[in-house]
Amino acid sequence: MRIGELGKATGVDIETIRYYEKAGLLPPPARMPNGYRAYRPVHLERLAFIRHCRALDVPLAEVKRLLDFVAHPEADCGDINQLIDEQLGRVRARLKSMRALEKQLAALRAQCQVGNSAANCGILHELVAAANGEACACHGAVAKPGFRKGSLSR
Amino acid sequence: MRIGELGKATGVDIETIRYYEKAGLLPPPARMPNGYRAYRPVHLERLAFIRHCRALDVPLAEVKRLLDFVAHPEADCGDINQLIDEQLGRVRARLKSMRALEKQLAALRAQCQVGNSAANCGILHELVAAANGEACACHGAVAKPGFRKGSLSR
DNA sequence: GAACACCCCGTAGCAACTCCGGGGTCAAGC
DNA sequence: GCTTGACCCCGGAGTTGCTACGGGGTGTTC
Repeated sequence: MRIGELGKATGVDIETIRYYEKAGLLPPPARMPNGYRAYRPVHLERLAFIRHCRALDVPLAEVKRLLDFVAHPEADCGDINQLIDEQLGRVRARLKSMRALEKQLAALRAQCQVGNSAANCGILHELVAAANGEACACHGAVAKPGFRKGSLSR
Repeated sequence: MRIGELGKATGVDIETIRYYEKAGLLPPPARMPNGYRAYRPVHLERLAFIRHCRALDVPLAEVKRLLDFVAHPEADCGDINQLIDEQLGRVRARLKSMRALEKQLAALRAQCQVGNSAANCGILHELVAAANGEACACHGAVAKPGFRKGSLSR
């Protein structure tokens, strides 16, 4: 199986496949006499696993860890639980802040009627006012629950 | 106001401030005789505006556009509406996929009891099985959260 | 023998920072 | 006078997860 076929079978871009190989996630396949990569079913399986994890937004570094678990099935799966829990925690935190974000944006959007000039634009006024509120250390006035003010995920 | 003070006042990392200047979002301030950047209140305001937008996940390129609106208040604010709408659309799409993701992860987490070896780990089995289901081009398989192939938004 | 699809490789680019190394500046303390 | 430490300067590289580019080789078909 050449790289293009593997790509088609999994829906993964060729460049991405080579990237995974360079990154150490996909083992380097054998080569055909002409230098082309020769993939076997095991690669397809592994690539599908990687993509499935990525679709779950698991970072590549953790996919690597998961692959290690697959390779060493005698390990304790408590670590896997922890890995998933961490990921779940990240996702939930992000979800929470995104819900707040959606609310803010929707409120912002409601500030403005079409046809105004920017000088009267409620959105712009709101943004500027909110920014001033934050800058003057009136923390909590604008950004309410679960919303990270000033400092972004840092 | 030196860069460190500005950073403290806004909660923004010094490197980030310099980065914004290089990126053209923050106008280059005057310099003191010793070469230090000398910021004025207008910079603080503008930086706060940028950070507020970033907290709303507005990309820097669009923050730039917003700043242009602030600078040219005679422009039509319909464009601002559109900008916010686009952002809102992105956030809602992302929100949707994240909700699905959270469900999947939670289901995955429920597969495993602590104390198993990885060989019996339900999570690992589920991941591998789901990946296989996808790899075999059973695209469009419905997500029956029991066994068999899990379908992901991809 | 030319067109075309496919493959190789290394490098650079994207966002939005973050960190590093090497150096200059300035006030306080001994 | 000299050192310590906090602050500042700059350019460049590193981060994550790809994606694109350029310049070349290979293999099949018309």
